[in-house]
Amino acid sequence: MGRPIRTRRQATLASLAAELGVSRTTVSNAYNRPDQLSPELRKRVLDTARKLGYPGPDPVARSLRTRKAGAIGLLLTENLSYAFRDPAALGVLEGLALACEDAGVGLQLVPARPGEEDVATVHRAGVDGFVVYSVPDDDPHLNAVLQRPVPTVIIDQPVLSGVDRVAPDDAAAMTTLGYHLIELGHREIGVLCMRLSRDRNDGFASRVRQEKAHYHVQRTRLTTLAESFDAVGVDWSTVPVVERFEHTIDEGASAARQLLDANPQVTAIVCTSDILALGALNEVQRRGLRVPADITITGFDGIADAERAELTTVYQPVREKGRSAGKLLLDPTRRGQGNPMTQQVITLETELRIGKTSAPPRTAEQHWFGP
Amino acid sequence: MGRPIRTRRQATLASLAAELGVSRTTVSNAYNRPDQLSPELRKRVLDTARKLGYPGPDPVARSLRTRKAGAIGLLLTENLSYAFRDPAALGVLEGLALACEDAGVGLQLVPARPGEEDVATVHRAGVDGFVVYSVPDDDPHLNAVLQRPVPTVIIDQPVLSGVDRVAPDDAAAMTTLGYHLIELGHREIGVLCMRLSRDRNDGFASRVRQEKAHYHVQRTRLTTLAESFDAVGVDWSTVPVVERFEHTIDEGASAARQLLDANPQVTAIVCTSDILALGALNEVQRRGLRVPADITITGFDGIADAERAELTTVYQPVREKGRSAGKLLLDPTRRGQGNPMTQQVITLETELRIGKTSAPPRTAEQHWFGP
DNA sequence: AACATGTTCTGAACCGTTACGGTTCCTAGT
DNA sequence: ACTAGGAACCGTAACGGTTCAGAACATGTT
Repeated sequence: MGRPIRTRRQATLASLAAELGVSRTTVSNAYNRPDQLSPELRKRVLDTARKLGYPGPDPVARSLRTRKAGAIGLLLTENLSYAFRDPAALGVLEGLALACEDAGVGLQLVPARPGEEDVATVHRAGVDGFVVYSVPDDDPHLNAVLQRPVPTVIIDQPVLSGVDRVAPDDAAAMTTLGYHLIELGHREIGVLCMRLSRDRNDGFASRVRQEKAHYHVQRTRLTTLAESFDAVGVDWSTVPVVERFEHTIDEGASAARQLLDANPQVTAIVCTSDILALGALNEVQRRGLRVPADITITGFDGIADAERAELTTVYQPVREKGRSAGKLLLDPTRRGQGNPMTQQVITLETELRIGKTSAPPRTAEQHWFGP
Repeated sequence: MGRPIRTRRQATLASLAAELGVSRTTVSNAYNRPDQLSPELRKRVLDTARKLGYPGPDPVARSLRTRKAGAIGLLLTENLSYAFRDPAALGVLEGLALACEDAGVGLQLVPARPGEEDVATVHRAGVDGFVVYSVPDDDPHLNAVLQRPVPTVIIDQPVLSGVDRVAPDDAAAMTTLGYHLIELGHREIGVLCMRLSRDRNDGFASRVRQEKAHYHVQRTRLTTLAESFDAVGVDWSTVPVVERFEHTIDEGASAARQLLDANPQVTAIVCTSDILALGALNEVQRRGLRVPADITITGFDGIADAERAELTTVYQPVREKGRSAGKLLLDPTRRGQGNPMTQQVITLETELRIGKTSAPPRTAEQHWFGP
């Protein structure tokens, strides 16, 4: 298993051809089209290659010529710790990796730190396409990706015309969830949401901030929820929305604390993610409140931990999001697309999962809308 | 945010230079060495580039010329579902991604299915180096990686002379764990281990199979444990070792069932991973046995779920494994290494964590070795 | 014997860029 | 007036392959 001795100068396809006294074409064919030369010659080529320590055609040179890198890039404007710790992100990653595996294509994680304005890493990535996951619509890395002459698929956000996209119908899902709460009788609610923009704001988010959010998913969930409650006479301006920059259970707990300290009257806390909801659950229990008897808590995503906690939440098929995005990007019948004429948007089904964390408010008479 | 209209033929650096009436070098400099040309000219170049829809230097062509791909590859001969579900593997991945992020280098997941004999994906990956994680010593993909003229770092296994490696001292760790059990008084033990070779064997593993295992880590853990127990007079040939191909909690449970059905006398089950141990815990509880009163169970890895279960286990710093490997591979002072003279092996510390799943056997008198 | 049909191998163009080693021009110093 | 030195720019030669249109030769057909 010893690796070949590194020679002073690496052998190339050309030097191998010279050594053998054949053309470069023939050597190339020996590797790529065995049927184009006699088995004897092919064996001789391969044997000599081994002798000379020629490792086979250089992948980069090949990529240049064939205009195929054999890999796609994933742009994820987040610290990696997020990508690998958040179950929803992980699901997307897994699905995407699966699609790549099926296609025999590499998946390159492109480094792009949140604060980083240097987009050179995007320009330098030798990939045949990009999947962009959950970035704000004003991110410079996103712009750099769109500049590249390769197909791109966006997962979740942002929504851009002319760019393929895979996403659940957040609006419909949130409407369903909102009406679940409305039917239960909740009128005094509070909301915990994830980061709305690249600038940090750990605290209450004004209605203007909500509507100007650069994270499309958060914006949609909030505005949709607002519409549902507006429709039953709740003035959304009075609904407290607490924002957190970091997306962790502890931050969810602290957000819940901030919310309840200022608004002890709320009968339900709607969270735009399960992680935040799990944190809220912790904080609420710490305060000695019972769920759902004293307070209702809902999440979003349908991660495994949420199921374990029997959280009322909206399930979305995260693995399928990644997989669909990968398949769409790698679909051989669609290569080289990217203009508005052929834009494709895949909408995934979500499902309201009513767990044991939602119930009518303590003192409310029920409001029924059904037949 | 609209993307540029795709022209019939992509503009290149050369065509841009021609349009501007400057040399290609100048255009290249405009992008890569702004100090090499006047700001006015540079602006003119960049403006014209925008006008022509030139997306900047092609990454692949650049890589060919500079002999830098700007990415490293990760070879992981496993189904991706494993990589993303096993917390230990995930930790490694996270640490590695972190190191890449720090270096501004991409991380490419190279598709390499377990059964797949086609190693073309390895040959086609345009990367500056490889990290190999946990592959058997006879894997064809590994061989393909070693053929490539780029530096390689192996995490955990296999152990190859001349190839850099990052790994915990499995032998020392297992010895410590073994003596912990011996001191508690256990003499009738059973073992659950992960896959020993690429051929599937869900069941008991003979001593020969253990010693011939192609997965070095498993082999080391088993043989080390064997030595410890041999030293106190336990004939290892009588110790049942149950192997599982898939590494899941459920498989751990089924392995434990198989072990206990055939060997109800064992007082301790040593598992070579926490996942297996958690499965064993489930099975043992299903049988109505109490842990640790009736039976002792130990794991290996120190994953979060193990801590939650208060499992007696060996903690190893998985994130650090990935990080160290990345740093070692990307260390600019060591580029282009790979011969035996400079081989580097980084050994990481492990720690025996005694939880609440290990205790003296029911009927045993204690055997103390300490002072 | 003439011709079609394969098989096997070759020559040259091309992929898009950057490294290298200049040349040219301008300014400041003497 | 002459020159040293730096700034700005350029021409050429790689980088290491793949591809396509044939050439050369052997084989089968009529």
